[in-house]
Amino acid sequence: MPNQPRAAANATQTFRIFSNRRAVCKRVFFRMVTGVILPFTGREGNPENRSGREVEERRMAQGQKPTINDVARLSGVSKKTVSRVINKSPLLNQATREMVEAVIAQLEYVPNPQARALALRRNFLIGLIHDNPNAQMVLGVQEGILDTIRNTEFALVVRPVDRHSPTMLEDIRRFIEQQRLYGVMLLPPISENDALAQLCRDLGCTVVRMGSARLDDDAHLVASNDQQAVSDAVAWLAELGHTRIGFVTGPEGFRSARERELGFTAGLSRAGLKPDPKLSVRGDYRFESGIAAGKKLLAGKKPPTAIFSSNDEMAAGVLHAARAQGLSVPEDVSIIGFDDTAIAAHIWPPLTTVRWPIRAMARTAALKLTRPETAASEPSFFLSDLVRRASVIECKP
Amino acid sequence: MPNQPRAAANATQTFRIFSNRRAVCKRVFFRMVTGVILPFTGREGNPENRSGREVEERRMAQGQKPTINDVARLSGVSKKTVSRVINKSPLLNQATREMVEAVIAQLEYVPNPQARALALRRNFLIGLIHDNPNAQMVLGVQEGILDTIRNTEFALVVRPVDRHSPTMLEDIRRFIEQQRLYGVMLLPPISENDALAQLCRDLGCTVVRMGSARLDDDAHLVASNDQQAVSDAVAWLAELGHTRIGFVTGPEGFRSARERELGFTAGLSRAGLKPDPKLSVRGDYRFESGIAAGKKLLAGKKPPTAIFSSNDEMAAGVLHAARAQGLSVPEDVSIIGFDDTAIAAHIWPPLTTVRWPIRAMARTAALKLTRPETAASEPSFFLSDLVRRASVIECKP
DNA sequence: CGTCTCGATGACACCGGTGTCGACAACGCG
DNA sequence: CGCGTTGTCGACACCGGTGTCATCGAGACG
Repeated sequence: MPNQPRAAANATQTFRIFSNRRAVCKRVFFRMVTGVILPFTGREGNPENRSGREVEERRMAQGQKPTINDVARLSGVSKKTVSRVINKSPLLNQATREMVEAVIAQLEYVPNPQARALALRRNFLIGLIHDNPNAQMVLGVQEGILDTIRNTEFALVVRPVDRHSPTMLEDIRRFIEQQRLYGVMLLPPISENDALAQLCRDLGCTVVRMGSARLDDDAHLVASNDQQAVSDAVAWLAELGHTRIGFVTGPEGFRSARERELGFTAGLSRAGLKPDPKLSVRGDYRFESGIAAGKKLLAGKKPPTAIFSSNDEMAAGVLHAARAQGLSVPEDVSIIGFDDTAIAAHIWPPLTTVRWPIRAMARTAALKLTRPETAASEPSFFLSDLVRRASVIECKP
Repeated sequence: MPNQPRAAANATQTFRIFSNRRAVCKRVFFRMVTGVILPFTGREGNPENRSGREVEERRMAQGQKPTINDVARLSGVSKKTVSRVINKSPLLNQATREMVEAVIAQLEYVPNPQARALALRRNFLIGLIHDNPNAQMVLGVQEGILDTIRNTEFALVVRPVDRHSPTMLEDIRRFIEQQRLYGVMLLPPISENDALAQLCRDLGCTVVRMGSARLDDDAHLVASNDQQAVSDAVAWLAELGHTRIGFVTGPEGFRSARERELGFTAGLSRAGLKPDPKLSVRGDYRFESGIAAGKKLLAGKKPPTAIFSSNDEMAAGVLHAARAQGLSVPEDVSIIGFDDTAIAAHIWPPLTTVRWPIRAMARTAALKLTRPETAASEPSFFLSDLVRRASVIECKP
């Protein structure tokens, strides 16, 4: 026995016997433009586009947003067709598309992300997974991502994790599964964790890693060219006359630390200098290790006249060590850091450092995640800037 | 004419004529425990709870997660009943509840947040809206929120905004509407924006504001007691013998700045000192304004022996100014900051400062947002710690 | 022992989109 | 003119939960 929908279908068909589609479109369109949408207002409006507002206000008053059904009804098409318009399906008449788009604009209709998420079994959430690198950087990344996804249906959900926790992978798996993330962005240092990246991909989301070096899955990498940046900085020190240049490395096992080491060596050889193992001390990216490294480097008989530290915190530590030994900076020893964190600008003397273009990198990364067709399908490399501040001067022999 | 579901219903009824509910429960429960779930395995298992694993593995292999229908089928109840279990509905038999819970545990079933979001017209997303206070704080808040919502169905979505943008309110409205946020958390300084808080409430989400003072909607406030903290710090300076204490305020119009001023005055009077308007200079929370303020304060004939700065950045500025005038810190002038940002620990000398218990505050705030019944229904106040570092010493007359 | 109430549960529609598949019109072709 | 083909579009079921209301058995009660 035919139920209600079928009857409606019959009605539609009957209707269409007497009018071709084009005419239908035009008529609906005309009603819209002149603002007389009878089923809703029930009275005439003057020839402004006011009725759209009225409809809209009526909904607003009820705290309701227009749904796909409203658009379909007003356009005189099925909701599937509206769906096609939203998703820019190619197999759809141009006139129909334009008409529906006009209705959408008039109603200020926005698709419900939750319903789409349910139907598509995929959410429009970008996950930012990180393990506490410096706060400045995390915030910069968040802002960069927002730059890209603002005014889209995407949202950014963050998930700080602890990379030393044995359950980290499991936690992240549950998180991604539950929220049905669309894509995830990995920040250093956990961006170097291949198992994690693979897990995310297995869970069906695209992955973009921010890092400082070439990794296996190149297409989804956004990296700074640390090596080049450090090399340039060292070459600059050499130009200033420094020949004994100390180096504080990052912790072993960190790709970024390795890249900076390579850059340091490259910079030295560009300047015709040979690396001196006694002038290289390992640090762990923390303030205290910077103090220790500085003490060790500056204790020798022929201390370096400049010290490159693999991050700002350690550079601040080196500064402390220098001062503790009665040396003044930059007169006795020049110091360069890396990252341009807030510390760099606020210590005395202000620290020369290398700045990652974090926000721009995050913008690109978000683009790769959300609109892979518009972003380059190869790794993106960004060159860092050398921020020259008072902590470096010419070498006085 | 009866359709398929109705036939199924009849079958169920027939079945129940011959067995009372309790028995059904027991039987299903037994099958579960012994691990023989015939409809799925089709063969016996040894008396371990292995079959659950098998079922689970089968689903995993297909990349599918159990749905409410699976739970319902395995439990022999309707999905509505499962729904009641999930939502801890009170009108539901205890035995049934336990049985369903056992099945849920066995399947490791997790409700689909998107489907719930659609049905409830409300998402389980907590929005963190902030306008660039210091990065350390934002990150601390994010971690605190995560502490609370980890292992729940909630997720944290962040939204940095620009409070100077004319479209800020509109942007935030669209954001909340589109994502159907469950609740939002507002950080200073925009947590002081009453219009914004009202907008969020109008949009149907609960609001928790973090701040430094009592506001209008007290129940949803998490605040630090800046006034008390500053007062204590000043009293301590007085105990150390300082009588001429300088003050660098925050910018006008900021509640936090006002609170710190009040605390300063209170601290002075506790120590029997009178505020001296010449020892108070207005700053804007930025490094440069700290330099200017320091210069001004220290230029007089009788400069203060201690300076309280309303945040760390400005304190670092004061430090610069002191050094520029040939004064040493803390020998000539003691300095106290506020916030305990990364700068405080890494400048020389390490800065005595007041630390907000940010992470704990954020934990509480998230609790108020997500489980209002367990959190206190009144404003929560947190007392800040004074972190004593080398930048303060006794006053040498 | 019939009736009424009440606790516990299920059938069904619904939230707002999407995929599938079939219907229909216009068109080209033998 | 009958036929298949192509371009558009709609009916329907479905995603995985929730609200509403009806239903059923059991105990209270007259």
